[in-house]
Amino acid sequence: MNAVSQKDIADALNVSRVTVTKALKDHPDIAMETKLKVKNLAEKMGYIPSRVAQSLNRQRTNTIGLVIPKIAHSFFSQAVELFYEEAHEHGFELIPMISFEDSKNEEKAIKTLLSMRVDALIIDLAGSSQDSLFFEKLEKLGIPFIFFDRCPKENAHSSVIINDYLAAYEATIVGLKKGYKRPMHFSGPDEINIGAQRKKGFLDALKKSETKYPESSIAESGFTEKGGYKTFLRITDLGLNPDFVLAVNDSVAHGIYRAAEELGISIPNQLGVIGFGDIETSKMLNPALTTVRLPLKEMVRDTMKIIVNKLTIPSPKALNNEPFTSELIVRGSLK
Amino acid sequence: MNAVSQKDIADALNVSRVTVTKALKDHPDIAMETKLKVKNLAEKMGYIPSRVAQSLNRQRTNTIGLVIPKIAHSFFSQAVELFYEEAHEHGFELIPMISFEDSKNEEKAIKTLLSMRVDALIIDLAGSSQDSLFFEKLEKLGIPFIFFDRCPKENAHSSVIINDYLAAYEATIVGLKKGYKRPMHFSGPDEINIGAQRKKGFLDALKKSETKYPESSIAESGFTEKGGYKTFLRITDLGLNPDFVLAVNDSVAHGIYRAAEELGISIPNQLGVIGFGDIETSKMLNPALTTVRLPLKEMVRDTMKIIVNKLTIPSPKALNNEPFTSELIVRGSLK
DNA sequence: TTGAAAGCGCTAACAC
DNA sequence: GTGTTAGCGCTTTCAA
Repeated sequence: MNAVSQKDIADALNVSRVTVTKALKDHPDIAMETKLKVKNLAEKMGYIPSRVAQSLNRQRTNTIGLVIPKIAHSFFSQAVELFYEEAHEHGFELIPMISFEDSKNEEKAIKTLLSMRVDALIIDLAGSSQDSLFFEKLEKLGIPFIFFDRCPKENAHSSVIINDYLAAYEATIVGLKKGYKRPMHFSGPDEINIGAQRKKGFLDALKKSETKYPESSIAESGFTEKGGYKTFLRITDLGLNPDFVLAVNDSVAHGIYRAAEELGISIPNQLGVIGFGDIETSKMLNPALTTVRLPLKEMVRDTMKIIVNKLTIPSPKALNNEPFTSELIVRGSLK
Repeated sequence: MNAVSQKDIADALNVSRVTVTKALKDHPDIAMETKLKVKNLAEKMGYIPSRVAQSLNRQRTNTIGLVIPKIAHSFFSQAVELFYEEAHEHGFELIPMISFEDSKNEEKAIKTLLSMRVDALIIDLAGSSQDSLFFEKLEKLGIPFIFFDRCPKENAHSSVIINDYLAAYEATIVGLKKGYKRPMHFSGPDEINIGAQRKKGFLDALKKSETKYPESSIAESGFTEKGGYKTFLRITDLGLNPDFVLAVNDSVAHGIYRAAEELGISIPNQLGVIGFGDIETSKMLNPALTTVRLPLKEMVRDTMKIIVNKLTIPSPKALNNEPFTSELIVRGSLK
């Protein structure tokens, strides 16, 4: 591509490169006339400063890496868009990577971002993530990073999440109050917070309400529509017959809808469903899905604020790391 | 962040940096023993090669820039995901930028990508794009770039698009054959291909079928749901009463659904609707939306193939630049 | 007011 | 087998 460099401008003008650098950034050293000459020629020659050279020199790329499980999914794509805007707001470029819910991809993506020397990392954990050792190592590297939405179960790092335990607990109570008697939870992997916490909230709600429940009230479904669909068929095959399912997220709930339709089970009368995430399609389901909505915008803004703080203040005092509060959006999927 | 560099390894081992570089990439020069020592220490010290230094040296970043109008939209988010996978397939990293349908953002994003020295650019044009001069300049810069999905109306650059004219023509004919008598088109901006071509296809179909139509059979709606909604209300206010609308895309069609519902107009009996794009939510509308589906995967694959060709072959012969063929998915939105 | 020198991390070419 | 030199494009420090 052979881009024009400061050297080209300097040569053409018979000045040194240093003069050019300085002129371009309005250094007080340089004479007005020189500045103008330099700037005009730069414009004319189509000079575009090289961020790679700048980065090498400044030891800083002004870039933030984001690792996210999916993009083609309304929750995540909204998050990416918000992070993109928010990063720009703070003068950073965002470099998003996709793990496709796979921890191997996740590690590779993080390594790539590190090799690109991003100034900081935001991580929304893949469903298959287990190796918290990896994040210990990351911590030691000294690069600022923060978990968003999903983090390791035992998490000592900074993170911006919701109170998944409480949200699951309350959603379950709401379901039980509707009179459903055979509750189940379709859960995510135990190793990450939303898997572990939502499950715990569900189980505690059963205890609290003294609902008898078999050990089999939990079925691990993963995070996908397909997972929800298959899991529902599987438990039906096993002779289980829940009349209420708390799904670990909306995608799983969508899968449950599909299975229920095939099996001729009617929602909400024979089966109540609650999800997490309030994705775009949830309100379009028939009946519309009851779901826990996250304050996405606020969470993104906070995440970025914490990161930028870490980057600009030498030893930032930890910002408020309280989990965010979610909201149950009640729709037609409950009787 | 103070990453460990080859120098650190060299110093610790009392060898020169060159030895380290060579050892790390299995250069035949270096003794087996040295290689092992170097590699082990590199591993132990957590060495991660700096792509920024490599890029500066090699004058190549192994990176492809993508500029896309939106991310939080199923068509675009799918495209991004596919581009991401496909780029990796070819050994490149993808750096996506969002224009938010605004040509100013678009130019800024392209400039940022150029300053990052991406090896090539893929551009899905913003709705407000007009200045084809900008792309002339880009051409002169010598950086390989290609349009995807949307390109300037008068396009002399390489591009991967569908035959929008024909698709719009045929979709309109299908609508008219259903017996609708008062067709309208909600169009995109004239300056970009899908705006101009879809409109032309629609108008030619009217001519061909000898449907009388007023000048007012075209209303420019832009590309958003809101645009479709407002435009439908506006033309209704103007006393227009179409019984068929070809929308420039599915989002606009969604807006028409919303307006129709508010106005008590029933789809498909009082109003037939066809969109473009087959986004995720289109099949969930009630009734489901008839729409033109693009062969997204194939288009992405082709785009990447062309780009990679330009990058690897000195003077690549132009690959087949035929527009792709789309497919009309007929659903309940036609009577 | 301008410029020379040095270095960011890595590598290719060319000695030794 | 190993090391020296030079340079990618830019910036900071210090000297002229």
